[in-house]
This record gives sequence, structure tokens and C-alpha cells, in this order.
Amino acid sequence: MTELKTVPNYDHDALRSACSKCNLRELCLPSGLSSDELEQLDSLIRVRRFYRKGEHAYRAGDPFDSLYAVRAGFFKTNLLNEDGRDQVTGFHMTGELMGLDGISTDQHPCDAVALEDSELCVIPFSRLEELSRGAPSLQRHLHKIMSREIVSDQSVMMLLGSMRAEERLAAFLLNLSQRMTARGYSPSEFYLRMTREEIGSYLGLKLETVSRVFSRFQNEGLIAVQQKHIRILNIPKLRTIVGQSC
Amino acid sequence: MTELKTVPNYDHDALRSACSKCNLRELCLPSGLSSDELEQLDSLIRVRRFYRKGEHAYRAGDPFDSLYAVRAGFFKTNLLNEDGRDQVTGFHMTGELMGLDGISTDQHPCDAVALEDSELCVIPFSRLEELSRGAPSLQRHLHKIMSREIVSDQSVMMLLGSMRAEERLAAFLLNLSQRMTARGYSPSEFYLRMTREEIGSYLGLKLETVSRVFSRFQNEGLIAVQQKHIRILNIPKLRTIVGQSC
DNA sequence: CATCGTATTTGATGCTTATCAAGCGGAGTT
DNA sequence: AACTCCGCTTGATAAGCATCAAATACGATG
Repeated sequence: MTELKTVPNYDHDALRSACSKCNLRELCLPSGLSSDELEQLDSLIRVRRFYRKGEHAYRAGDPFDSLYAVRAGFFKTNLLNEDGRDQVTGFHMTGELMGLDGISTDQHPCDAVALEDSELCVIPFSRLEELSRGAPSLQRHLHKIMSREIVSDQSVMMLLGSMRAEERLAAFLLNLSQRMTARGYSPSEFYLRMTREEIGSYLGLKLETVSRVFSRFQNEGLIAVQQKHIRILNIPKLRTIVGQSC
Repeated sequence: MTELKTVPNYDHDALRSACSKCNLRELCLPSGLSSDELEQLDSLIRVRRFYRKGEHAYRAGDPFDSLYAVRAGFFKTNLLNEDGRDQVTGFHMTGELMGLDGISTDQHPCDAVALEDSELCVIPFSRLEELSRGAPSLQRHLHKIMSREIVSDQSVMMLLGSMRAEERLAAFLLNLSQRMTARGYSPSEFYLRMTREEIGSYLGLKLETVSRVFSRFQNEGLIAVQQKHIRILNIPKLRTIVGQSC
């Protein structure tokens, strides 16, 4: 147990909630696998780590060797450019995978920071590749997850490239709502785990603009905001805002 | 040879320039493979297709079953949103792979259009997966290519989210220049295959802004533009522009 | 070689969002 | 309960880019 000295936040009891028994299995990596494949995944993912709010799961430049699945909590990833520019590249909820961007250079290009107390499953990537060589459906699923990441980044590109502030924020809220729904939470009421500044960074806006648009939405009866607590009152109207300027 | 009837633009002579003998092999999928693996790739990639300027390689909604490697020419991909918004998501030069975004839903989410007369190698994806199950280094390489796409999309997100028009265009020109260099062309003189509008769409700017910034760069002696012909006169200065606002 | 349509350039104006600044509010601490 | 810090809100102003409009250049076509 010498590892415990270097990495004190190991989960001693990983098997207690193996992939095969995880309630996130339909959202996460195990989705669609046979019970046989699931068992193999269980043998692969033996380490989980806890993070307090504000702690880093990894930092830009850290060597890449694992993917991380959000088991509990909420993360942001942000890219720190060589010129000092800092941009949030994503928010990550339970069942979502982080770290795929590290494969290409064997280094993580971004930081991953817990926005609340959180827990990650550590997925050694070489072993995942090894496993997927013998399990076509796992292989395909991994490819789909990577492809989904590409698609979602491209839809953010579209958002940033062609939407105005109100549209961006409406799209952002609807996206969160939809992801909450997929996790069995209310589609219309949730807590934002990130600051206005982080939302702004992700959406290519300044924090003041985010705040102003929230206020405007509130005045128009679309949402009710109180600090980080959001209630979405009129989803159809938000949808029309997203598809507005064309 | 019944296939010839349905797909008239097959290359009858695919083996003449198999991956193993292709002069793009160091840029493209074969990069880093053993000669054994290369041979297997050769057996996989038997179809190449020619496209006249303006023709589509695939369209949004088309079923996904292959990746496409640009063997000659130049492509754009663009996303057509449900609200009618149209955004260029990428430009693709020789040796680059298109279609990775189709894996996630088994449908291409975007159109791929030839911006000049071009040629693509068709890579059946299921067979590529099959092959990569037996060839770890091919598998890893495929994963790296997908990851690289994620990274590059994220750097476009940063560009769109935090750069001003001049910085975006400087970054765009430097990116093209660097990719031309990697292909053995001049880093400082090339033809733009896309219109100002397509550049603008990719960079989140209007075509007039693209034109104005080009003119400004020209007045400042950074570049010489004449329609689609670009000469970059001061690469270091362009670099300082990219890293300006921080 | 003339014509036509499209791409590009350039100018004038207005909208959107950034910037700067000040005040407010809530969570945690003493 | 008062204090303090940090995140948030709101207002005033300015910068940057979009929009509208017109003129020009270029390539394709007959």
C-alpha cells in the first residue's frame, strides 16, 4: 500500500461501486456494453479520487496517461494560452469523460478544476485501449465518445462564431437543462456551480454582460435568478431566442 | 466490377499510389506505422474519388461509414444549424482526415465541399477499427488524430471567444502558413482557396471585416494581398499581433 | 473580346458588447 | 452582530464590429 503515501486520496473501496453497479453506467463509458465487457471495465477502473472545491484533477502540461470520468460533482476545464489568455473550454457533469484532449500530445493541454467537492474515476488509457482491442463494442463506444466531443466543440464554435449574447446564454441554459434532465434532475431548477466570469469565459462574453442578460431574461419572465440558483420559467421562449437571428 | 456502375468516380488504379507509397504518408494516417501495418492499410484503402470544385464529398445527414483523407486539393466543412445558421467548421488540406465527427451519431453532421478540384481516399471506418484492433500502434495513432481534432477545435474556441478581429486573422494566416510549411510549400506565399465570406464564417467575422483587416495588414506592410494570392511579409509581427491583448 | 455575375473593397452609420466605475449582497469569520 | 471578501449587479461611456450601400475587380462564358 505504498501508493497511499504519494496519492492519499485513493478510494480504498473501489469495487463497492464498480462500473457494473454504478448508477451512472448508462451515461458514462459503460453505456451499451455487454455484461462481460462491463466486468472487464470493472477490473480496469480501480482508482477513484476525491477533490475539494477548487482542487485540480490535472494541470496543463501534466503527462497524460488516464481519462477521468466524473462520478460526482462538477468540473471545469480551462486552457491557458501561451500569451496568458485563459479560456474555459468546458463544464463537466457526472458521467462525462475528461482528458481526451491529452491523448494527442501525451500531455494535458488544459487544467481541470473541481467547482464543487467531487469524485473522479481514473481510467488508465493504455489499458482501456488494450481492453478495447478485444472488445469491438467498447472500441466503437470509445470512438463515439471522442467523436461526440468533437461535435460538441463544433457546436460551441458555431455558438461563438455566430450568436449574440442573448442567444449564447439561452443556448447555454438549455444545454445545462438538457444535461440535468438526462441525469434525472429537474430540467428547470438547478444551481450554477460556476461564476459569471467562468460562464462568460466559456461563452466569449464578459461577466458584466452575462449578468445583464440574466437580469434581462428575469425581467422578461424567462428565468428567475438569485445568485447561483436558477429557475427556468419559459423553455419554449428560450428556444426561440436561440434560433432568432436567422 | 459492378461497383463501377454505382460509383463512377472510383480510381481504377488505387494500388498505384497505395498509402505505403504515398508522398503524404508522413502527414496522414500512415504516419508512424510499421511496414507490416502499412501493408494492411493499403489493403483497406482501395477507393479514391475525384471532386470538381464545388462538389460535395458528403452532406449533413448522410450516413457515416467512412473517413476521408485529402489526397489532393482543398476542402471546407460546414455545419448547417437547424435554425438555418451556416458556419464553416474547418478547412482541410492534403493529408488531413475528414469525417471524424460522423462517428458519434453514424451520420455526418456537416457538409464537406471541395474548394478546388480535389481527390479523397475513402477509408471504411469499420474496417479501420477492425485493423486497429490488431495493430496497437495504428490504434494509438487513430486516437491521437481524433484527440488532435479536439485540441484544434478547442483552440478555435479560444480564438472565437477571446480574440479581436486582427488577432483572429493573424492567427488564421499563421496557421495556414504553418500547414503549408509542413507540406513542403512556401510558408509565406500561397493562394487562399476560400472566399472572404468563408474565412469570416470560420473566424466569426463578416466578410467586410475580413477584407478591411487584410487591407490594414497590407497598409502596415505585414502582408501583400491580391485577391486570393497572399504573401506574408512579416511573420514575427503577425505573431506579436496574435498575442497582443493580454 | 465583350458581357455578366460574383467576389471584393471601401465608406458611412449604428448596434452590441467591452470597459470603467461604483455600489450591493451573501457567505464565512471573528 | 459586525466585519470582510468576493461575486454580482447596474450605470455611463467607448470601442469594435456589423450593417447598409455603392463602386470596383475578376473570372467565367458565350
